[in-house]
Formats: sequence, C-alpha cells, structure tokens
Amino acid sequence: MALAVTSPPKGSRAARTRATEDRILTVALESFGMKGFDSVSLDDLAADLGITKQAILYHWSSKRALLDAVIDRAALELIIEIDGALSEEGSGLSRVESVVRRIFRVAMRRPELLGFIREISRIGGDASLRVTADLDPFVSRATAYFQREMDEGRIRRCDPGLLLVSAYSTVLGAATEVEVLRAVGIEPTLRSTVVRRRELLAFLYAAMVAPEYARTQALR
Amino acid sequence: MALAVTSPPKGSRAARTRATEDRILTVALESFGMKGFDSVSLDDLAADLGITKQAILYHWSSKRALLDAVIDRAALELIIEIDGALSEEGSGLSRVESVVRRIFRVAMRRPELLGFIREISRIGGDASLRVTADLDPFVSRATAYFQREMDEGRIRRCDPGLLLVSAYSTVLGAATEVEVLRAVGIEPTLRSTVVRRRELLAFLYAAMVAPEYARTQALR
DNA sequence: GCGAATGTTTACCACTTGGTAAGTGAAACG
DNA sequence: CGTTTCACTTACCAAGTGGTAAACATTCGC
Repeated sequence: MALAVTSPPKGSRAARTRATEDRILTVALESFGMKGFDSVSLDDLAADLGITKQAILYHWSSKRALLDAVIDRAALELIIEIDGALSEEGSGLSRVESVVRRIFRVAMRRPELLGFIREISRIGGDASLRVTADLDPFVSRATAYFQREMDEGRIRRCDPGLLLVSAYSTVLGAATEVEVLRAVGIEPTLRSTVVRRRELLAFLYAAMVAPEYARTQALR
Repeated sequence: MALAVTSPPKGSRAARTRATEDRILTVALESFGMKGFDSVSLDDLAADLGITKQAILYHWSSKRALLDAVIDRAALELIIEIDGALSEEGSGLSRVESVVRRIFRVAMRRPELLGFIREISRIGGDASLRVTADLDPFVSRATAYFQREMDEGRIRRCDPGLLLVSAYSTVLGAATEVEVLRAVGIEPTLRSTVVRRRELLAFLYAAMVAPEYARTQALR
C-alpha cells in the first residue's frame, strides 16, 4: 500500500519518461485547443507543467514536432471517445443518436479536444494532412454506415460524405460555439445543454431520416 | 481626365486617411481571419501594406484597438452581405434559401470573413462581446423571422435561437470546413460547391420545414 | 507664403520567441 | 562501486514582438 508519494516518483525510468511525455501532451492539447497553437509559447506550456521549456525540447526536437505528437494524441482520444458508438448494435438512427450523445459529452467534458481539431483545420498544410490521415479509418466507417442505412431505406438518400460533413459541423457547432449561443441569448448551462442536445437530435433526425421510413415508424 | 496616378494620391487629406485606414482594416481582416490574431504581427500587416508598423499604430493606439476596429468592420460587412436576404419577399423557406445562398457566396468569395468571426469566438472575452453586440440586430431579426414562420406553421416548431444556431453552424461548417471535406474525399472545387450547397439546402429543408406544411407543398 | 496640424518614417527599447550548448544529479548497469 | 546513460536545468542567443520618441514630409488654414 505504502507506495511512492514524493517528488522522485514511482516506476522505472522508462515509465517515468512516458508519464512526463504524457503530461506534456495532455497540457499541450488543452492549451493548443483552447488558445490556439501560435498563442501558446513553449514557456507557457513549461510553466503550466512546472518544468522548463528545454525539458519539452528534450522530448520533441521542435515545437512543430510536439504539435505532430499532439495531433496523434488528439485523434486517438477522439476515436476512443466516439468510435465505440459506431460499433454498437441498433438499427436506423439510434446509432447516430449515440454518436451525437458522445460528441456532446466530449464537447462538455473535453472542449479543448474539439477546439484542437478545428484549430488544426485552420492551420492547414501538413498538420491537416496528419489529422486527416489519423481520422481516416473513423471517417471510412462512418460513411460506410451511412451508405448501408441509405441502401436499406432508413436514411434519406444523398451523398454520404456530404451528409457526414453536415452532421459533423452541425453537432460540432451546436456543441462548441458557445459565443454564438450567447449571441442568441442562450447561456451554456448544464440544463440548456440537455435541451440543446434534444433539439439538435430532432434537427438531425428530421434532416436525415427518409420520409417513408419516418412514416412507417410513426405508425408504430 | 488626366488625374493623379502616382504615389501622392487623389482626394483631400481626410479622404486619403480614410482610404489608408480602409486598406489597413481590409488587410487586417483578411490576415486575422485566415491566420489568426496572434499569428499575424503588426510587422507582417505593415509589410503586406507596404508601410511601416508605426503607421498602423498611428491610426490605432494598439494592436488590440485595431482588432476592435476590424471586428466592427467584419460585422458590418457580414450584415451587408446577408441581411438583405432577410428583407426579401417570399414565404416559407425561400428566404432561408436565399440566406444560405448568400452565406455560401461569402464563404467562397470571402472565406476570411467567416474565419474571422470564428477566430473572435475563440479569443473570447471582450472581443466576443463586441462582435455579439455588433451582430445583435441581425440575430434579432433572424429569430423573429423564425418565430413568425413557426407561428404560421411553415417551420417546425422549436426554440428559434437553437434552430438559428443549428442552421448557422451547419452552413458555416459546410461552407468553410475545407479540411473536413477533404477528409471525406471531397475536393472543394466550384462544381462540388454547387452540389454541396444543393445537398445542404435539402438537409436544412428537411430539418426545418414543418411536416404538415411539406405535405401540402408536395401536393402542389 | 508661413506656421501648424497631420500622416508617415527612422531609430530605438524592453521583452518574448523558438532553439542551442553545456552542465548536473540521479538512476541503470557492468 | 564506478561509470555511463538519461532526464532535466541553467545559461545563452538571434530573431521577432508590441510599443515609444523623435525626426521628417506634406497639406491645410490663414
């Protein structure tokens, strides 16, 4: 029971380095996602971590190299958070609903994660290519799922890629655009989030579901 | 006919200062919107303009003051671009369609404008308050419009503010998230944009229109 | 035409930026 | 137990940051 508590921490040296790099990546993801890559200096990061910036540069040779590592980390976490919902059982839009619920959960608990993805999109160039490549398996699964649902008449037939983009930006927007919500007079409280999610699900449901299928369902 | 052509330009002194400030605001809006506020230094701006950074600081006392001016400019331009569509005649969703068309037009021709709004949202604090205040009349008109349409049964009844957010983020996302589009295998060519806009309109139409109203319209 | 207001530049400053080089203390290893 | 490897720090650096002060040129009011 009585394990290490003080500053020289537990575990082998390799384990400790892994832990340090983990801490750096976590704090970097949070800062980059909330404030933007250029707005966060290595000194800022180091100060948050209680180390020196050279310690960061020991693990990654440059700020840019750190960014790449953070990208991989962010993509991994995003996939972990969301991908499971795609594997769940359930027909029709129930899986869409669980994906939306998960994204909302991420937006509430880890806003920096979605903010970071958006930041990377804006940076463009190699960074975008990297996150695109990292998320490719997830995107493939999602479009394949849409395609299948369309073939079986449960989702309105359209370009699955475009549908994914529409759904993505709708959910991401409703989940993250706090300032816009304020602009229309909605304070992002927990209660309003529940309402918002319900409204959004209705919005998505109406937009995606095939009319004929909706009618049969309504008759149940 | 033979008017001024060379460097000491035309117009009164007041007119020339106005023109200079105009140029600065234009370039600043473009740079801030595309690269982010912190990623653009006053020297960068000045270099783009062919002047020195102190010339900028003569017109605005600090970079932050310049940002405020750019915010006002961006809000003004956005309102000019879009607000007219709300005043147009036409019942039901035809006005929504014209708003969407205008936003798409803005997204294609002036991506920096939408990017800037998003950047400001992320900066938060006073900047967000300012853009929120600037856009408030527009938001009021839009929500009032939704409310009216709901009362008359042409739009599915729901919280007009949330509907506006959903529509806003959907359109903004589909119009600007170029990297995401690439991720799902859609190159943002002109042709694909037309397709995308059509798909998005179908998406929005399906999401917003009241089912009963859609049925009556379909019988026409 | 002349002094004053105005717009812009040159010169400069304190501070921050990402990054390098060399040193240090402790764990790992023979 | 010594020495070597590793994780990290202290000490720097050149380039860039937003911002100030003063010199300079142009145009306006008279």
